[in-house]
Amino acid sequence: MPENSLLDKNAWMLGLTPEQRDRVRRDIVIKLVRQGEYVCRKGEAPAFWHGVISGLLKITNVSMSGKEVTFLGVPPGGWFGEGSMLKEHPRPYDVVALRDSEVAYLPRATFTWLLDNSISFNRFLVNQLNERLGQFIAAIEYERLLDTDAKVAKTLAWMFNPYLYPGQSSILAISQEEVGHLCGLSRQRANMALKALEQVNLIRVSYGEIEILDLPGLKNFGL
DNA sequence: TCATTAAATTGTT
DNA sequence: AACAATTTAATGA
Repeated sequence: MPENSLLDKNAWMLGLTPEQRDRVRRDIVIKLVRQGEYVCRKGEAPAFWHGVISGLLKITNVSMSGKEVTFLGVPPGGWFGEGSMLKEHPRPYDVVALRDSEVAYLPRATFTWLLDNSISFNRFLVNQLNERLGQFIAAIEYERLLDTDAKVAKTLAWMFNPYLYPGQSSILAISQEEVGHLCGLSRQRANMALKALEQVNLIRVSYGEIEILDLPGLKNFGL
């Protein structure tokens, strides 16, 4: 992995020593995952910590009746799977590419080594876990308190969390059906919500993509 | 490069 | 949920 690649733009890389960065570049593998392909599957023994370099992934599960639930969309700059690295258990979810995506695979041994040797890496992980916990708590609150349009607004804003996903472009390539999965809505309802948000100039929707026009506005919508 | 066709996505009932 | 309309991507002249 060459120097100054997209990889080096990640916040946790900046805090490492040059030697640590070298080892990460040496050990990490970047794979092109085509749309619809799995990055990892539920039940596997997790061997890697994953990062999204480009594209978009979803963390998802399918119930026995075939209903799909998406827990989280992961845009470029996002890293996930630290829970599986810290605990010894099978991966509890599927990860699928929503678009052709470049995905980084950091081996468990390297992850553990960083954990043992880099204070700043630990700080990054603690912050990330804290951010995610806050998001999931908020998600449960919204689920109970907010109307449907507001849920969609929150979910979109959440995909642009500047701490978890820094330096992202404001255009999200995602179908309205996937927005529905992400929000726990039907495609039709997601479509209506997106139109409503477009009406008030918070987003712009076009074929297969959504542009964020007003992130603070999205966060506060319906409150 | 342009026209035709297929596939994906969106709109409507 | 099913169907129609629209947009994009792929194919071949």
